Amino acid sequence: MPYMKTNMKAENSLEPKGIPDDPRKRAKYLAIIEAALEAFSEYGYHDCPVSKIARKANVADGTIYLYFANKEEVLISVFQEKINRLITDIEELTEECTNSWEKIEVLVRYHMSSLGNDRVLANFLQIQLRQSSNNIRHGIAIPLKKFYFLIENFVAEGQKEGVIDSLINANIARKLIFGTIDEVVSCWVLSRRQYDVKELIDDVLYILRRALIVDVAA
Amino acid sequence: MPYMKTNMKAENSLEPKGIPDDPRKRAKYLAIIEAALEAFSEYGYHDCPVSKIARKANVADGTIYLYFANKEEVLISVFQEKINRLITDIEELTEECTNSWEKIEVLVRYHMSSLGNDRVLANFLQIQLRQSSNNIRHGIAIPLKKFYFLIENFVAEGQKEGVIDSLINANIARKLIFGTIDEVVSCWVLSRRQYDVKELIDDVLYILRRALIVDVAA
Amino acid sequence: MPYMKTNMKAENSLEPKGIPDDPRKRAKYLAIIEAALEAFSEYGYHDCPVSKIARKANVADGTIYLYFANKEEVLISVFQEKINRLITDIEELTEECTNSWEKIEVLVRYHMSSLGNDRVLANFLQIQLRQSSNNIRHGIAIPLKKFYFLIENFVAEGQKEGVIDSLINANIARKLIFGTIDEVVSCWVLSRRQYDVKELIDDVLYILRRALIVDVAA
Amino acid sequence: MPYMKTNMKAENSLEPKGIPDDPRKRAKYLAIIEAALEAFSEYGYHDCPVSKIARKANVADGTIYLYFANKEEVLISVFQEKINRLITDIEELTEECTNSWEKIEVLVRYHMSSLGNDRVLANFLQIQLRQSSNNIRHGIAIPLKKFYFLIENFVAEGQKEGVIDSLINANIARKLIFGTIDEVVSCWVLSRRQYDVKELIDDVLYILRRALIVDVAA
DNA sequence: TATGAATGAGCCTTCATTCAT
DNA sequence: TATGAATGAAGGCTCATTCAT
Repeated sequence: MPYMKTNMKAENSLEPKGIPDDPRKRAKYLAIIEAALEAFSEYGYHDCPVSKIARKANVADGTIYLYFANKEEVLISVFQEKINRLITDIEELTEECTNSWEKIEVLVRYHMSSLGNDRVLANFLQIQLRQSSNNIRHGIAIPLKKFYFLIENFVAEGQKEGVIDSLINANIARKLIFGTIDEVVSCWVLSRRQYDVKELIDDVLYILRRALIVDVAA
Repeated sequence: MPYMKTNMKAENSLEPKGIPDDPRKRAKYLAIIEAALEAFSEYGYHDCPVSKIARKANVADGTIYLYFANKEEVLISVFQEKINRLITDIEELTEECTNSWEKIEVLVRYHMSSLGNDRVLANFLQIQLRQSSNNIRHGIAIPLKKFYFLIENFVAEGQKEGVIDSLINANIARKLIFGTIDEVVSCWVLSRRQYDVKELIDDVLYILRRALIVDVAA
Repeated sequence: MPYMKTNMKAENSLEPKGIPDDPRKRAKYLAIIEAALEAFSEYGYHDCPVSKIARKANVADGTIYLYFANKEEVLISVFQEKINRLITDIEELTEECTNSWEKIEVLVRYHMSSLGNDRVLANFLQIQLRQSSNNIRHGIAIPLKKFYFLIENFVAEGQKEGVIDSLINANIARKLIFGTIDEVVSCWVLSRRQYDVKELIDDVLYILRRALIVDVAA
Repeated sequence: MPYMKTNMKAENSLEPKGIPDDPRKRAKYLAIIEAALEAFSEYGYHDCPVSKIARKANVADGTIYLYFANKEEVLISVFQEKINRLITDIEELTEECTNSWEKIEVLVRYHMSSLGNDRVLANFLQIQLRQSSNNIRHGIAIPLKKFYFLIENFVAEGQKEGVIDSLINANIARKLIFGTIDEVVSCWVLSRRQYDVKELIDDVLYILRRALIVDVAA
């Protein structure tokens, strides 16, 4: 009568199910992603039963497992979906920039606005995502690195262009940029005071400009 | 004192038990704190049963609850213990500084060295602590803010002294400093590559100096 | 709430799950009720782990919680199921009675026989049910009152009919009837001597008749 | 470090510790009894940690175990202490009665008044005491039977005296008397309405008189 | 493909009891 | 004799995951 199930972490999660090609499936896949985003933001990853996601996605609990190997993979997929969109958008927007500092400026503006306009997403990325096991951090690593490289490349390019101080360690610069935005947005998400992060963008850029640009006065 | 009923969340646990005065109790309290630090670092907060902490502390499971209201309070107490020590140390070290930038430098060096020398502590502060519910974040808030203010005050003082650019938003500067260190240390903790974060201190200070100091060239 | 995160008492358990409509579910619901009746009788409510009920019902421990919010609700539901059946039966049986005393007689006979024929049920109703917290007593109150009113109404009717002494306080009469049966059955259940309570029915009725009937001699 | 303790029911509880002779010990013994009475009434037997009793008695938890083998024995001892006092009082009071019905009347009046004046005691005897395991019921049996016999003897005597209907089964009569009082008092204790049970005494006696007395009219 | 009832391992927490002091 | 810190077994409950339908 029994299902002989166990709560062990699925070992077969090695094969992530990935984004379905069939458009009908893809729609449901995305519905689950969105539902999970909301649900994780609302309850927190660890306090969010899979059933909550299913309910928000209007599917049965079991359906989740047709699209994702396990709960962790759902979290990872939400992140991938969101971060990839962010990267793509930024890549697009920065194509027209004339120098690398401008690209960084666009990136900062876009990232902070995106999260500033979408508290649910911000909460997810800044807070819930961190509630992660090693597995999850591993699954997140690749797209996150893509985002890191994006920034780091802007810095390195800027240094070649002579816009950014070439004595700066580009990797540290990336951490400065990312870390600052991260901190600003996290504080905002966690704050009980209601304010608009977007109003902080200029202050952030002012200080980042000082930190990076060769001739700030210019 | 306390046992409360069945499995409901401890009701009277609202009053944290605090650090015992009796030195023998205090020793055990601290032993549990240290054990928890290790255990949380090793397994992650959510994947760390209280029994693991107890074993590491060489006490029975139930003993934990003589010193802490619940598992959350253990996490919070570990944080408080560690962050308070950090704040105290930094306050002491910065007393002798001649200007505020020096204080910031000391803070950055000390913080990065402390974590760089203690991967377990770093893992706890940078990673495990984030796996937090609202309750935990609330419990953490006060000492964390103390740390924030410490930094922010250094910046504000520096502005009065004319060492730090007074056009900078001091709060954003705090987030820049904290966010950068945070990111640098987090990346180090999570990295599989073995390297010494302390070697990054100068690069961090270089860029922070650029970001803050009025006359960087000087 | 969930294991709530930790073990906190279920929040949404405020709404009792009630008897399922789906016949397949209803069968399992009833199976659990019967298993619980047995298990509580055998071990006593407080010494009966939910797992014992599950085993007797041939379901997993967790399944219990698909049908009942918690252990208390299981106890309450067993009671409700049994007392309602008792009330329904008595209402049916007494429909044909010509006067109210007869109704009381039927009630006493039926109640004492029912329990006398079902030691497990008797043990549950007379002994285990009393091991109750305030919550449980509250959950039990409504159907119990229905049973009380049934008796009290018979008395009041009897007084109107002139069969029962109208100087009697009907409420006290109810307590006399109920209390007597209760005591007789409880003593029987707890007695190590083996005897048949049903043989005591006539003696009980003799004394109750004396207590209530206007013209006993008649 | 370890005490190698287990939660098993103490097997050595066979030797109840009994009432101490030494007056100083006796005072503490009684203090614990009174504290337990209160604590059990307040929290309910199963929800009353031994530590609550200790606190109310102004002794350490461990001290309880110098006077009682275990928590069950405390409950039993409270009962014994109280019921013995009740029996003694009633025996004394009834010595002067001229016939057995009068004795029953005294008993009913005294019992109902005692409990009616002491809600804590009533709650203990009527409610908490029932939350009992087999062990407890066993420990309670002997003094309880003494009380039963007291009543039953009054009835039997009354039958010999010709005051009480000799066709009545004296044992059933005892159950009627005890069961009725029990029910009346229990309902009162559990009722949220505030009323005085003592006002019900006459109604109870009226109906008991009807039930028992040969010539009620007289 | 989708469902959702069922599973059962696992964990936080309590508290009766012990015993070193 | 009294203390109360320490013990650790026990149990209610959750929820990720499975699979019969």
